[in-house]
Amino acid sequence: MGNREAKDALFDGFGDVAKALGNGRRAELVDVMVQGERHVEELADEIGQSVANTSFHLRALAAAGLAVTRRDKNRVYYRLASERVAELWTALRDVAAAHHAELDDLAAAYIGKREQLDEVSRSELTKRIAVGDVIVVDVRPAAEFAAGHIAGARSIPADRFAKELRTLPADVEIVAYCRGPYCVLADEAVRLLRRRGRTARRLADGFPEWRHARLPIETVVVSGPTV
Amino acid sequence: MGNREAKDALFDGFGDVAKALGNGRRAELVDVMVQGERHVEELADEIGQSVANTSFHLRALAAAGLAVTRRDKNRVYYRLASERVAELWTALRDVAAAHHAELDDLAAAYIGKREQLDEVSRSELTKRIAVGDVIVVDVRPAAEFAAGHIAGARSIPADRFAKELRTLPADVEIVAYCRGPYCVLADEAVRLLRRRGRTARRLADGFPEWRHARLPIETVVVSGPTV
DNA sequence: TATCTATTCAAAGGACCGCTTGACAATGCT
DNA sequence: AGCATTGTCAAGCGGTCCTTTGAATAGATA
Repeated sequence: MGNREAKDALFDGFGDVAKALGNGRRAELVDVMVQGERHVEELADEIGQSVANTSFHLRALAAAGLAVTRRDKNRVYYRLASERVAELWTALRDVAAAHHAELDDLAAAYIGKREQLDEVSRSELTKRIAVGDVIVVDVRPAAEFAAGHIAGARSIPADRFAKELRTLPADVEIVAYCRGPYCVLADEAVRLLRRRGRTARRLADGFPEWRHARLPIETVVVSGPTV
Repeated sequence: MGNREAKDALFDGFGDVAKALGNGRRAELVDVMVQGERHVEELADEIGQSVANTSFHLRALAAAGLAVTRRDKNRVYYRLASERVAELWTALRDVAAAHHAELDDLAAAYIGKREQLDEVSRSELTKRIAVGDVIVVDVRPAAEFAAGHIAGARSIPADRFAKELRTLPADVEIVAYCRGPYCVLADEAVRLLRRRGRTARRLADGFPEWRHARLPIETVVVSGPTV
């Protein structure tokens, strides 16, 4: 014990876990799974890769202990192994944003320009919800809304947002949110609303941060006969 | 904006930062640098690699934004870019320990068997220091002790421990600590002390955890003419 | 300036990674 | 039982990573 070889092997073990996050596609998968479990085909669609390749990457995450699976009917659902994996992902994301020089440019290229004025902080939103003069809209896919959302939020998934936008009252400010600071769904919703003359802003971060701050959330429970 | 290509590039950026930690030797380097800055030759010795290879890995860490350099005379010192990098490393280490199946075996092979009874928690040690019936010994290299140590601790680096052990009073319990839960220096010191009939335990984790918990620390300040 | 020291760079090989394709396995449905 | 759906596996390729070796560079010292 205490020898070089054993120490190298141990730290190779730590390295293996980091390596599991060391690929853009796997990073995207983790970022989606932070929202809750999803099956392989959905995840493949989410990261724009073939099912085979997505399955390959998911197995890599599972082998490193970062993800676990569950089978239901003939679908396989993957989710993060624990809340701590989500925290690891957040820590990595934040360190990368703080210290990796190129990341600002890459983020700007993906997200577009964000004005400070267009954002609502968690604390401000909490107050506004208490007052009741705001409508909170969750623009993530329905499955993610069901797995957990800001208490009182209404679900309008991004892909149907343009159609259902008119069902929102016109005289109240709307706050849209999605997966987190690197998710563009809420930005697009806000842009769309403003083009229609509505007052709208985006929550500065997303649902995982809200949950992590232990602010009020709701979950949709499916009951009755399983179809 | 919001297109596939830009999103892939952004997440590749996150992946690059994870990849920087995704190698056993670089993981070891980070683990050492958590204790404070060190120059290349020291780090090479610490991880048992050639200077050239160590320099290569350090540049990789620097390129990812995880480490920064400082030149003094003709030595180059590397240190972590910020406290948050240390937190990222801790998060990775803990997730790996919690979820990666093989890691327990690898850790046991390196560290040897640790009994619960041989460990002192931070809170217990704080109380014992207040009472004053314990001697705290820092067995890390002198440079790391100088960069920061538990307030009131005495420095006896592991490589001179066997010799200087006799200078410790015989009738007081001794608590040894080092770099963290995966550092074996304190274990070896405790084993040595017990073989000589002393009462000794190890702190359950190490100096970084102590500092992170904002418990009292001291730093050695070098003053006077620089030699 | 010449010399020494500490670090970095460049090249090269062998190993590993990531994506695609096509086949295979497991389960559900009729 | 037979077919459809979903996910996994295997082979292969092009590219990247890790280590070694030896040379080049930057700064310190004489």
